[in-house]
Amino acid sequence: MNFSENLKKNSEFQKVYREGNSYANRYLVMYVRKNHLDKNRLGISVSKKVGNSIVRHRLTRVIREIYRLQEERFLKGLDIVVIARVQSRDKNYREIEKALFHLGKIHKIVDISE
RNA sequence: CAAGUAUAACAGGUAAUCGCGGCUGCAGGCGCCGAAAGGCCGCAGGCGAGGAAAGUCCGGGCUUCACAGGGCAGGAUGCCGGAUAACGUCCGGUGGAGGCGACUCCAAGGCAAGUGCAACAGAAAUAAACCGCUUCAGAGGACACGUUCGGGAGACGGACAUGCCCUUCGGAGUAAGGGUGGAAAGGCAGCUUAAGAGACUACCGCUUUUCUGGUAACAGAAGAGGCAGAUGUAAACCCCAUCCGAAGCAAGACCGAAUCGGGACAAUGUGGCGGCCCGUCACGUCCCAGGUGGGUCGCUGGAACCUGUCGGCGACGACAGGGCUAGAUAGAUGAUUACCCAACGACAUAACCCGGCUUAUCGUUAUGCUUGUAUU
RNA sequence: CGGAGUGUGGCUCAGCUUGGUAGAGCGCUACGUUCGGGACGUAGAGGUCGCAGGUUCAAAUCCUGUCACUCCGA
Repeated sequence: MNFSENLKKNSEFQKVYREGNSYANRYLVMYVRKNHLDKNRLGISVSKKVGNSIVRHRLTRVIREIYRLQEERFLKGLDIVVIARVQSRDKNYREIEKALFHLGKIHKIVDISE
C-alpha cells in the first residue's frame, strides 16, 4: 500500500467516529474524516456479533485486499473506518467490493472517472 | 454383496500473478537516517496455524510470593494391578449391565458406624394385627334329634339338654392370603399345625470361617451361622483411604522519555513582581529516587517430531540415526485465473509451552473382526 | 487472559439451601358496575422451569456436559 497505513489506536478510531461523516448500506458502514496528511489511513472493525475469529479475519482481509488493489481510485488525506455488518458474513469478494465502492461514491471520495 | 463393529491415516492438490509476517544473505553504480552500534527501504533465498489451534474441564513445566515441622478447615479422587513428569488420562484384568455376535458402557469404597429424608396411596414405611384365618368365653338366631309339659294319641305350641351352622361383642394365637406402593419383614417347594410361621427340611440368596488358584480385585470348593444385623437413598450430611501452599507470561526480569519530587552546581544570566537595589518566584545544567507512555527479554530446541531395532500382551520404555519445524503485538495465510477430483469444499485461527479430556465436523481411505445372503 | 453470576407464564421476580403441590405483582380474556371509558369487584386462561444426559421410586431443585447473555479485574 503506497499511499496508506493502518489506523491502530482506539483513540484514533474514536476521533473518526466523533468528527467524521458516516454512510451505510446493507453490508458495511463507512466513516470518513479529513486528516490533513498526504496519505490515507484505513481502519477496519468487525464486531464479535458477526462471527467467530475465522469469519472476522476473513472479512478484514477481503476489505483490505479490495482497498489495496484499487488504492489509487481513492482521494488522499483521509481517515477511513469501515465497519462490517452482520449481513456481510457469508458474502464473497465481489459483493463486498460492490458495497465498498457504493459507499465511496456516496462519500464522493472515489474517482468516478472509470 | 449388504449391514455392523473396532483401530488408524488424511483434512483439497498443482501452476501463474499481486499481496502479508519473521529469519538468513547482499558486492545496493560509497541508496536514506544516525557520532557509532544499528535502523529504514530495496533485492534474493527459504520458512509460515489445527485435528480439534475451540471449550478452559483436569494434570505438569516455568515465574513471582509464602514456607521449621505437624494439624484443622476446604477441595478432588474412589474395584484391582500397571504406565507416566503428573493426571479426573491411558493400558491390562475383576465384577456388573446391554447386544445373536464382533463389541460397547459403568462416579463400581462404606446405609451389617451415627444422623437425616421417603410426598401421595396404603391397615401398616422401618415399623405393624385393618380385613382375613384359627381358637376360647358370653349373647342372639335357624335347623336336627331326644326328654318333658298342655285335655295330649296325632298335628301344633312351650321349656330344657346336646350337636352343627350363622350373626355379634371381647380375649388369645397367627405374617399363609388381600388392594396400595419404588420398596411390605429372605425366594420357592414341602413337612408340621387349631390356623400358621426358617419352627424344621431340600435348592437358591445373604454373612462369615478354612482350604485351593491368583501380586491383587476376585473365582472355586468345603463347613458354620443366623435370616429381628438385614427397605431405599452417600450425584443427603457423613465415615474410611489417597492426593493437594497461592496466583498466573497481562507471571516476571531489565532499559528507561516527558511531567512531578529531592539535592547540588552555575553564577548574579533571562523573565515576572518592582521606579531602582535587596528580596522572592519561575526558567538552565548535572545527580538521585520513583518506574508512567514506550522499548528489550521471557518467546520457542522440546518430558518435542520422523525412521529403525530391541524389551513388554499392552499403555509405554531403552538405544541408534536424521533434520530444525510460525513467533505476531490491534495482531501475519488472502484475492484473481486455469486445470484435476462427484463436489462450491465441513468444523474451525497459535498468543508462554507440553500431556490429556470434552465438544464441533463435509467427506475420503486402509486394516482386523462379527452377522446375514448368494456362488464355488 | 483471568474471575463471578443469571436463564422459571407476555414483562419483572420468588421457589432451588433441606428433592414430592410451580407461585406473586403487573399485563391478557370474560362477566358485573357506568350513559361510555378508567378505577373497582368476581371468575378464568396462559409455563417443554435455556438444551441434552445421568443419580433417584420421584428432578425447576442434586451431578455432568453444552448454548446464550450479563457483570467485574488488568
